[in-house]
Amino acid sequence: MDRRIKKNQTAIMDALIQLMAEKDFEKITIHEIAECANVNRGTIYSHYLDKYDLLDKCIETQLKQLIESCLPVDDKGTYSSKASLLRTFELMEKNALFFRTLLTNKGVPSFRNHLQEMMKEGIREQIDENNLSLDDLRKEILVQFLSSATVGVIEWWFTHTMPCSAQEITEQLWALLQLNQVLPFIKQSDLVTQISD
Amino acid sequence: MDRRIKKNQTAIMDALIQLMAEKDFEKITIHEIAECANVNRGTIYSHYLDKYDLLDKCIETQLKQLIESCLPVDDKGTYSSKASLLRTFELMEKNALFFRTLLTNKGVPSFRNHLQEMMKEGIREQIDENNLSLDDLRKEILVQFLSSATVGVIEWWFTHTMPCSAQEITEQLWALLQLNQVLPFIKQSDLVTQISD
DNA sequence: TGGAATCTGTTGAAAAACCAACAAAACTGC
DNA sequence: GCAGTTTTGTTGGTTTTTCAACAGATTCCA
Repeated sequence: MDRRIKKNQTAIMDALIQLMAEKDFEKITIHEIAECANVNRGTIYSHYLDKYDLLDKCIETQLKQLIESCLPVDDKGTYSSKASLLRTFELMEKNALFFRTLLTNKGVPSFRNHLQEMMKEGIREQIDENNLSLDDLRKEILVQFLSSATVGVIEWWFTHTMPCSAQEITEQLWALLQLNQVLPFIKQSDLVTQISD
Repeated sequence: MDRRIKKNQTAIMDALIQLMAEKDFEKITIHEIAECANVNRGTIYSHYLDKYDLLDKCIETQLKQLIESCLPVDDKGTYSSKASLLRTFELMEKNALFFRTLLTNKGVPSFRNHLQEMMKEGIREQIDENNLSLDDLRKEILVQFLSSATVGVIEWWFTHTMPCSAQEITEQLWALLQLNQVLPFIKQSDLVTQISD
């Protein structure tokens, strides 16, 4: 892509994120964004229809980055999903301003859905890789269960201004996810004895 | 000036300064500067003839900024030269990377002369404001004396990685400069008695 | 020494960004 | 409710930047 476009788009998006951290989205004007990004006002209109379109594209871009940094394989060329979960948290930590703003700002409720949808996709892949079979209904319930739980933990992490490191939260969450992907395959009768150990 | 020009010029100059802090000026290529500034190589040639021209313009720009931030009057509209000296040191502190690089990098000997020339100008103004009369020869000797001393102190400040704050160095240097602008007007005979006090 | 690779400086055409100006809409404060 | 200000979204003409390609110079290293 043309260098100018990339530079200006990131400048504009960064400006929006910065301003959203300072004030309510509705109070932000295109003029402000342009000044903050050090870009002509017209340039914004050449890329986005309006404020709302910009916000959409901004969310999309951030989540796409998140996914990309999530999926890449580790050194050996093997997918290591725990590592990818850690990378996810690390990227969120790095762009904390953006994620916290969108997760807490009541003006952007759609963001939570975007995020959960992305998590669902990842979890589905996880299940397919780890397990052999699971009927569709059970699988979707599990996906819903785990994605809700995961997004909830992420929300908690941000709203409590990240009370623990990305490393720690990954360990904890990973353990919970693993547990819940193994448990459904153990017979209920066995489960009782296992837990009572 | 066109927004694009300003943005690219500062990006290019900042890139040069950053690279000079990392490696020798001669080892730096235009290609590197362009990549570091995130700018097309041709853009550099549209503003500067070559590396050396860029370095010149870079020095010039920095010193111009220095002068501008030096000269402005204080709140009341009166020139306060001690305050302007302090502002000078503060700006140098802020752009420490640049000044230290150019003062210590043996590849840029002209920078010291640039700096001293600038100081001379300031000192001449100081003398004209403070004192009534002084024949040309004596005045130029005094200017040379004080500017050399000042640049020497600045050099010392940077090469010793700023062992004291801008505030402190200003106080010390100011006291010395004042002393040397007053002394020449005291008769030698009086001087002895004054010092012996 | 000779060949490969890199760096330099320049070109022209295409794309993008700039700016100033505009009318219409929305918001302000009296 | 209404005048004054600000914001919005669009336009056209101009300037700058980008990109790709070029030949010549320089550096590297085998």
